[in-house]
Amino acid sequence: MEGVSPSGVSVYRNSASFADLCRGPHLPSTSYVKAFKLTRVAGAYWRGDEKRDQLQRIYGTAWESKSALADYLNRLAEAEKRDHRKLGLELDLFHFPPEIGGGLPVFHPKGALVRYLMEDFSMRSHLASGYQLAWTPHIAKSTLFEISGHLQWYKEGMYPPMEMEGATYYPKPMNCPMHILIYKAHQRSYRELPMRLFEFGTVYRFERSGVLHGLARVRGLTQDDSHIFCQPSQLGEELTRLLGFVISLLRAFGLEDFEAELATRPEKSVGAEDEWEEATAALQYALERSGISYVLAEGEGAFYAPKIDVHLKDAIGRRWQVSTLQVDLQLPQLFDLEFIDSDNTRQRPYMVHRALFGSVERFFAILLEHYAGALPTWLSPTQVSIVPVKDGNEDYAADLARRLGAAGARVTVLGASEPLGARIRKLKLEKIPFILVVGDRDEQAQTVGVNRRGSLKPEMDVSTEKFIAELSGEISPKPLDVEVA
RNA sequence: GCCGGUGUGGCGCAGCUGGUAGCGCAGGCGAUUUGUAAUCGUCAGGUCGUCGGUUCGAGUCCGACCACCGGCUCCA
Repeated sequence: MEGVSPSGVSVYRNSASFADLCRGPHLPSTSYVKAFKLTRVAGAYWRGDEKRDQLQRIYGTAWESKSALADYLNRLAEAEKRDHRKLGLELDLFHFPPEIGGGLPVFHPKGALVRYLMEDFSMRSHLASGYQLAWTPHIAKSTLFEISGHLQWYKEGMYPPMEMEGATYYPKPMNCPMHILIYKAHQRSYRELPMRLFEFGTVYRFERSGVLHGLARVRGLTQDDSHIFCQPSQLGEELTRLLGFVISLLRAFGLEDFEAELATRPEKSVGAEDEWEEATAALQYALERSGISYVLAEGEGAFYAPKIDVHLKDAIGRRWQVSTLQVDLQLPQLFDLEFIDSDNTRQRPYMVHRALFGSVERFFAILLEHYAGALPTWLSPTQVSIVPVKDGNEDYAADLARRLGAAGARVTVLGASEPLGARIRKLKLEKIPFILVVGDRDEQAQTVGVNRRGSLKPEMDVSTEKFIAELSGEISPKPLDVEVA
């Protein structure tokens, strides 16, 4: 009786001729199920092992009352409305051309702008917080991934090789080996450490066809990737500071509810036991000092490093894994990294891999679902749309657009080719944060009618000056500036 | 990758047991000049995912491939 809880198994019988064992528990009688609905059918591997046969599994949901069932189905419908794949199409942000291939998105002007805004904020925050930029190519010779161990440990996750002039090239699945080469380009002094290299690095990973899922699971993704090289004595401090940076960045995007996971050594892994313990202890130290709630995930670490994964809860309570922090003691050895210490001896640096968005694409998807497409003003492709009541008000609208543009806002004007109600509707469906209606009355009094996204009633006769002043606080955030330790 | 399903103009869909494609929205043009969630008219747009097969004839049937959807497994 392996694989069962100590409290035992249950036996059930649903006809005279059929009995089976089950982990249970069971309802004493189906009369306890007042409302149910079958939802889907799918294959499932016997005992969760893909080497075994598949069984047909029928999924259903059961509730104590009809209204509880209806609530549940409503929540499902709500989640479907937030589906980033649907919103991406509706808001004209991105799509996946079959001609390019599965899991390889293209971003349309509006989506590319949102991406740019995310990356720009991140980039400025990193520059203000002690990071230096790096830039590296998308492919490398097999030599690099032989040294790094990727071809030994991670080959099944890599795109297949390309041959050229007698050499074999691979698209990179990670940026770390290339950042390491930048570190190695010079002899490094302890005075340079911690050295933090940052790059929006696009990597390619072979994902099996059945697992692709919109922007959340793709084959080409951009990591907000950094590799930090530090002295062993700096590790605890650096990780603590880093966790603070992670949380501040996620907060800047309006996300609040976090939980961390400390993932320890997996079975398939490299390195000495005491090194793993030391790295794991440093991560735990940082977690304790940051006061973030965390759980232990035994054996869930990467093959080369233990890690902290940060999860967040979105607006409707779903958990997403985003940031990851990994202490790596292997790659510094494999690449024979060193720095000259204060006593003029050669020492091995420690290395930290970290990504805060995780992948820009996936984080984009999370934001879309969290906000149901209504991105914060600073991330909205169009922040303000001005609607003149009739043609005669268009000059006033254009002038207002110029003034708002000068104040740094992204503004459009929608002229009077259609009735006002139709234009308002169109813009509301686009989830524009501010829709300004201007008519004769506004022209005379130098005012605007403000429709704030999410409020049902417009604010009429708002002074233009006042609106501009209010808006300028929302259109662009200040980059983070986490003090360098 | 595996199991099941889907694939018709930009989007959402219709197209009965095979007889050479329709609707709504979006789009173009024209009229309308509108004070807060759909003004009217008109026009254009599809080798029905791709390739192959069956048939006198395929959007409708069969096969392979591609992509997507729901799960499973995977996510270093």
